[in-house]
Amino acid sequence: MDIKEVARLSGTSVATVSRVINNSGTVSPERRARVQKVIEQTGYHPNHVGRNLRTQCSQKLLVMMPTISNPFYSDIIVSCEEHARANDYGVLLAVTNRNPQIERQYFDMLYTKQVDGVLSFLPTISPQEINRITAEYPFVACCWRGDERINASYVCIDNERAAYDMVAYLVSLGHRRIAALNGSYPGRTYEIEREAGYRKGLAHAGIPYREEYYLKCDYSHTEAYQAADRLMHLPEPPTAIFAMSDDRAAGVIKYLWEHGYKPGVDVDVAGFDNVTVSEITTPSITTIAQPCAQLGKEAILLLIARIKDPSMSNKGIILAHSLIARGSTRTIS
Amino acid sequence: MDIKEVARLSGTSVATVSRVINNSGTVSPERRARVQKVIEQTGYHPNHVGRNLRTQCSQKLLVMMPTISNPFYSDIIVSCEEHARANDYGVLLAVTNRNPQIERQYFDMLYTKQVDGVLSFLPTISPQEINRITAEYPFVACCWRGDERINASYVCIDNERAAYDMVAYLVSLGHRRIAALNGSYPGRTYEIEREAGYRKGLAHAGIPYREEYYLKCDYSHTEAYQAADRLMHLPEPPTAIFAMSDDRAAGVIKYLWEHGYKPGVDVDVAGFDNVTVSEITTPSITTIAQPCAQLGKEAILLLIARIKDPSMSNKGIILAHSLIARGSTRTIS
DNA sequence: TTGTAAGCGTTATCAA
DNA sequence: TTGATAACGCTTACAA
Repeated sequence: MDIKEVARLSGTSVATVSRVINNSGTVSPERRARVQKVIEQTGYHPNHVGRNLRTQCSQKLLVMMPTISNPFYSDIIVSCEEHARANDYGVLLAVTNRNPQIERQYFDMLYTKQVDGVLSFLPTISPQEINRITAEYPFVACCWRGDERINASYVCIDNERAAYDMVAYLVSLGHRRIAALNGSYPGRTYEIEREAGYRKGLAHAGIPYREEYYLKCDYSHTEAYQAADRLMHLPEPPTAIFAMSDDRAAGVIKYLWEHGYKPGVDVDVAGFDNVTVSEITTPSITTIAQPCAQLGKEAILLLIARIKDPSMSNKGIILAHSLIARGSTRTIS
Repeated sequence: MDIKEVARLSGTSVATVSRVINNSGTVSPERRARVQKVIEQTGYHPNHVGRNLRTQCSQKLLVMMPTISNPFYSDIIVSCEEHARANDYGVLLAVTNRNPQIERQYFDMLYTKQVDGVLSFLPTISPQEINRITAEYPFVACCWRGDERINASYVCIDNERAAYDMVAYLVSLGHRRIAALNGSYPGRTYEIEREAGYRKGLAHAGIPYREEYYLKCDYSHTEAYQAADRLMHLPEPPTAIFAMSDDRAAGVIKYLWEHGYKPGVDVDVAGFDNVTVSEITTPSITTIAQPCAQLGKEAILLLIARIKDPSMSNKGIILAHSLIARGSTRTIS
C-alpha cells in the first residue's frame, strides 16, 4: 500500500494525493474528500523513509543519555518530548552506558540522516570528537558544558554557584565541619565546578579546607555508605555531609541510622538534584533542585533553532537552581 | 558526499562502492583498497534513509515504555540493547507517559517503516488496537500479557505465583494479618494476577480475606504512605504489609519510622521488583526480583525471530522470579 | 486545479 | 570482476 495505490484507487495522481496528505498546494474539495476517503478505508500511512529521503530531513531528534537508571533525567526528557512535539519533531531516546563506542554509533544517526539533531547529556567521547560533531551538525549539551576545549551549545545550571549556596546554607545553620562527597569522573566538568563551589563556600566563611573531609565517591548509595563510615571514624568527624547527589545522600543517611546517629539532628546531610529518593528517605533530603522542565525546553528549542538556521553560532544558557531545605538538615535555631 | 561522489573519486561505479561497503559480491583487492581509502579520507557515511528505502528495513527496534522514572526498566533495557546489537539491530527508546495518543504516534513508526518491530511494556491503547498491530507487525509484550482479549507474543514472569510466594513467605514468618497494597489500573493485568496470588496465598494458609486489608494504591511512595496510615489505624492493624512494589514499600517504611513502629520488627514490609530503592531504605526491603537481563534478552530474540519469519505465530514465555529476603521482614525464629 | 516526471541515496539485477 | 540502470516511496518543480 503506497501513495501510487492510493492515487489509483481515488482516480487521481500521486501528486494530488501528496498534496492532500501534506495540506500543500491546491486541491479541489471533491478530490480531497475522495482521496481522504480512500486513505481512511485503506488505512494508508505514508512511508516516512521515502519522505525523509526526498525532504532530506527526518523531523526526529535524538536524546542521548549515559544511563536510564538515574531518575534525574526523567522530568527533563518529558519536557523535551513536549516541546519537540509542539514543534513537529519526534524524540528518540538512546542509552549509551557511558560507552564511547555506543555513543559513536548513535552519533552516526546524524551522519546517516536518521535524525536531524542530537541533544546529549554528558558523553564520554573526546572533546575533539564533540567539536567535530558540533561544527557540522546540530548539537546541544544538556546539563553540562565542557571546559575550554569544548565549543558547543549548552543549557545547564551554574553548578559552582549551586554548591556554594549549599555550603553557605550549611554554614548558616552553624556548621564548621562540613564534609563533601563528590565524583571524579574525567570530563565530568560539573563535578569540578561543584568542588570549586564547595571550596569557595568554605573560604567565604573563613573555614579552612580539610583534605580528609573531601571524599571521592561515585553516584551510588553503597559507595556513599562506605564514605560515611570513613568520615564518621575520623578523629574529628564532620557535623554536616554534603553528598552532592541524592542517592549518595541516601546512602549516608542509611549509614547514620544504622550506626546510632540521627540524621538531621546529630549529623546534617545534603544532596543534589531533588530526585524522588530525596523524599523517600527518613528524614527527607535537603537538596539542590535543577529546573528540569525548563532545562528540557530550552535545550530542545536551542537545538531546533540550530537545525533551522545552520549558520547559528553556539550559545550557552544558564538557568537558575534552587535550594530545598528538608529534614536531613537541622532547622535554623 | 554520497556514494556517487565516492565512486567518482575512486574511479569506479556506485555498484562497486556499494559492494565494498556491504562486503557483498566480488571486488578485486586493489579496487576495494582504493574505495576504502576514499571512504576513509572523505569520512563518507552511507545514508541510511536511502538504504532503508531500498532494502525495506531499518534494522531498528523500538522499545516503548510508559515512563522513564521507573528504574525497573533500566536493566531490562540494557539487556535489550545488548542482544539487539549482537543481532545487528539498533534500539530506540520511546516514552509514552501512558498517553494513548503518543503511543499511537510511536506505533506509527511501524507503519511508516521507520522501525522493524516494537517491544512494549504495558501500553494504554485498547486490546483491539494491539491485536490489529500484532496481526500485521512484529510486536512483543514485555513484562505483561493481556487477558483473553489479547493475542500477542509476550515475555514475563508469573505474577500470580510471585505474589503467592511472597504471601507464603510472610505466613511462614508467622504472620496471619497480612495487608496488601496494589494498583487498579484498567488493563494492568499483572495487578489482577498479583491480587489473585495474594488471595490464593491467604486461602492456602487458611486465612480469610479481609477487605480492609486490601488497599488500592498507585505506584508512589506518597500514596503508600497514606495507605499505611489507614492500615495502622484499623482496630486490628496488620502485622505485615505486602506493598507490591518497592517504592510503595519505601513509603510504608517511611510511615512506620515516623510513627514509632520499627519496620522489620513491629511490622513487616515486602515490596516487588527489586529496584535500587529496595536497598537504600533502612531496613532494606524484602522483595520479588524479576529476571531483568533474561526478560530483555528473550523479548528481543522473540521480536527478531518474528521479524525474520513473518509467519511465526505468537508465543508466550514465562521466566522464573525469585524472592529476596532482607531486613524489612523478620528473620525466621 | 491537476498531472508528469525528476530526483533524494541506496541496493541489486543483469549484461558485459 | 565490473558497470549501467531500475526500483524503493515520496515531494515538488514545471507544464498543462
